[in-house]
Amino acid sequence: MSLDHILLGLLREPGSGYDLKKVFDERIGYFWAAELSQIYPTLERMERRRWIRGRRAASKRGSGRRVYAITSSGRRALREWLRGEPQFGDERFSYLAQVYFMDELGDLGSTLLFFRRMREHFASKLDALRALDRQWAEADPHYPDVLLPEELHLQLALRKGLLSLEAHVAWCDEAIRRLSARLRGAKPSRPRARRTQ
Amino acid sequence: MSLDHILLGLLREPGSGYDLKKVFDERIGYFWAAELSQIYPTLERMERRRWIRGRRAASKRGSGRRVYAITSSGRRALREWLRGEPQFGDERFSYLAQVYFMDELGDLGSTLLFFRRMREHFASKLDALRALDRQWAEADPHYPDVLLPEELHLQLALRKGLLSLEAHVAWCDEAIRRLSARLRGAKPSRPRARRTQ
DNA sequence: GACAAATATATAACTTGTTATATATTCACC
DNA sequence: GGTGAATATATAACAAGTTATATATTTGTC
Repeated sequence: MSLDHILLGLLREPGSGYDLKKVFDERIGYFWAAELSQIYPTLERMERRRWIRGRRAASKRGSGRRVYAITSSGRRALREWLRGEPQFGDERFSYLAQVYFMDELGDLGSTLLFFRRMREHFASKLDALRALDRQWAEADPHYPDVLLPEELHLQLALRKGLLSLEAHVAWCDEAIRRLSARLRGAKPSRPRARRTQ
Repeated sequence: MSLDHILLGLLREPGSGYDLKKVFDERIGYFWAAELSQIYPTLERMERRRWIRGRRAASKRGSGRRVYAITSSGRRALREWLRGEPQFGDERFSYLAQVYFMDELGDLGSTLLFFRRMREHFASKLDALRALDRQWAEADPHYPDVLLPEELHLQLALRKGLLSLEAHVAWCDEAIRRLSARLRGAKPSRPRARRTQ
């Protein structure tokens, strides 16, 4: 449902399906993914709705390269979406379901290993965002105090990634601490304890 | 891909499709959603794979109520999934895409309103998790210091929700502060001139 | 000019998930 | 015994997303 609108947003600067796929991977990949096989039919559908217009670009690149641009009707649709309610998809977290059921293994060592893997994953995504933040800081001496509206909105999105991933890493660290303590036997055995295995 | 395994986890206690839908809404809804129209065919598929076995329960409830339970083969599949890699779906955040493109509106007031709406949403989800936390604390005098493995894993999952939602609320608060300051005319025309709030 | 690699577009088959709807039974209540 | 709400299962039509594959062009390089 939102892919259409993301493509609209990106097509404020004209581009082909192939171009859009590259932008996705470079700039949108932090919070959205899309395959070419999904992008092409979506562009066709959007052209039928007159949200975008494509023309055969007789360029040197590609054979039947079609370059799309947003129409005024598409701009209207984009703005409606932006002014509408925040879209909270019911988020699905498989790794959290795994943690939830992991008592099945009856072995806290497995859980500890699992959290260590997760920590690595989240920390490396966090590093990527911090690098991005540094890049912007180097490119703009005023960053992040004074920002043009378009830079401000990019930065607000970036802050979400930073804060959210920091929380994820903190979650893993906390869990690793608790699980390690238990496994070291530092934690007392208590009333309703199950035998150690 | 993970729905199968979540159903396996839940079916450690037997239940019908209808029962499972209720458990989803009550206990899993914090990180996963599933419709009945998805659950029923999935259960059939899992039975064909011999991961679960269903028998017609000639109970007073429902007409052709089928109650499923996990098989030993299903338990094996569940454990493989739990011991496997953490499953990070490429997370899609529509609301973040909206923020990303919102400079299009050329109006920071709209962005401020948008963040206020988001804050309300995240804060109310956070409240729900905090209430859950309190419930557990009231039910168990040792909580959260001493936990049986199954309670521990539930609590680790809960902690993720708490930390993550706190970060989301903090993100909104930070953005609201910055946007309000700009709109109040604390014009950031000079470098490094951010005022208190 | 031959060839490999990169560029570019496209489609088929499949999986997953949503919305809407149909149908029948059981239970609580009057 | 009638009525409505809750229980229970099921399916069709659709929407969204993934994997695998086909194909043609352009570019670099030997």
